[in-house]
Amino acid sequence: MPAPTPAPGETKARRRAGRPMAAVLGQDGITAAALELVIKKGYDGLTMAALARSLGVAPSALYNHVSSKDDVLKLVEEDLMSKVDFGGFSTLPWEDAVRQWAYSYRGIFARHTPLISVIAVLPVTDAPQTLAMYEAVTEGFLRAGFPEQQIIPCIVALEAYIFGAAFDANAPADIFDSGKLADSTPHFTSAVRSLGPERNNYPSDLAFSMGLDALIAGLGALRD
Amino acid sequence: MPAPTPAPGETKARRRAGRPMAAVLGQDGITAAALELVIKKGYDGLTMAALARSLGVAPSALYNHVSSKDDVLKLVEEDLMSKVDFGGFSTLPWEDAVRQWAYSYRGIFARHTPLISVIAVLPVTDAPQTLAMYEAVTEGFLRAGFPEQQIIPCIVALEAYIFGAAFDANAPADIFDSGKLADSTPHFTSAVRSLGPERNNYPSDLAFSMGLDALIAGLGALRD
DNA sequence: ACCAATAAATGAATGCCGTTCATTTATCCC
DNA sequence: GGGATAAATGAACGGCATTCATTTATTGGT
Repeated sequence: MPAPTPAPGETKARRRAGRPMAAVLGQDGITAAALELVIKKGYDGLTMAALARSLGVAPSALYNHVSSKDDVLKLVEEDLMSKVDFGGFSTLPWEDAVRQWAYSYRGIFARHTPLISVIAVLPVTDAPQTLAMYEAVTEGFLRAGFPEQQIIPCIVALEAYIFGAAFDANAPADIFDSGKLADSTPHFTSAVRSLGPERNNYPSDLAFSMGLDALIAGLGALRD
Repeated sequence: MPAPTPAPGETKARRRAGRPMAAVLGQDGITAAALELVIKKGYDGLTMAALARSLGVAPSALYNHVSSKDDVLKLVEEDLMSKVDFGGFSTLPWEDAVRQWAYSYRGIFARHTPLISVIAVLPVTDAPQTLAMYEAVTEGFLRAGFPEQQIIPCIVALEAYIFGAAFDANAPADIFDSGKLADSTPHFTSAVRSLGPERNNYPSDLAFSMGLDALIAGLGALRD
């Protein structure tokens, strides 16, 4: 990973002389195929072998366009980032723009949680879509009157919440079933039951909305 | 995974007649060895083979005590949960108790992010330590005057934030380096630079503190 | 028209992984 | 001491990401 990745966008370098065999597919094709594969079979089904097969190519051929499987995940991530809706930051009041952005962001990555561990730690350098999103969000915060130094921490806090909530959205409905230990956790068990007549309904969406409102209110107070 | 797991705590069942060979190590020993291995070599080093070797046993022997590697991860998770400090909920004002709990929780799991994808989706049934924590937190919320139905969503929201922040805490200092694309993201780049004279210092701790305060303030307003 | 250079594609091989299974080994009750 | 029980073993399996020497196709320069 600290290896000399050929800087996503080109594979090695273009020198001077003769041209190669026509590439079966470049990084765009690999990205599209990987995404399709993930949608159809999930992240367990995303193997280099399966990816190659869906492109009609031998697995080893992929390594002419991509330096590792992690590279493929980065490509998919960038593609997903371009689908996050941050348009509200140029048209809506700050609160509504944040809400719209956060819902879109969470909605997309809730179905791609295996990418979160990669994203959260991945430098944005040379990730144009991700950078475009950050630029738009930053502009929205500036326009709303946030001091410049507060903006990045605010975005980081919101993103942390969004990523965590994306995991949460995949929890099974019975995640809080205390089972045979219910007797030793009376208050918790009662609180869970109080959520509704149907037991075991997990309040992921309600919780997301509540926490997001709290964050928006709390962070919004930092404006000049 | 939906397989008939022998219900963590016993491996199969105890019948009537003769006793077995003395078990080299039970689940407690496996848990301890796994945790030690993770601390020393990281989660990449936690393989069934390495785990067995550190216990002086053949890999296949582990499967007499544990039904899969995922099972091992669950055991480690429970162990870590028991180390989360929720003591403040019986002694401190609600705000301070939440803060103490959140910092402890994040601090522990920041070094165990590979577990988060497991935890966030894992039923608490038969996870005594986890349940003990939830019970204490719930009691704290009740004592602070929260309506019963709000408590679980509040906890879920806080946990989402904590998990996301745990990922964040592992981000490299240069994660926001916009590199050669800096020109096309002027506001964002400027906001990043405004964080300090030393460029590339990632504000994970500051962001966590800010977001946590916002959440505490916003959720705290839900009390009766 | 050919040749040298270039890169893409191949197929075989590597090493690691989690997991299974028939078998052996040790322990205890009766 | 015999029979039941479960733990431990070692060999095997299939799948995985990745490497590498080799072949194939394409091109620009002469």
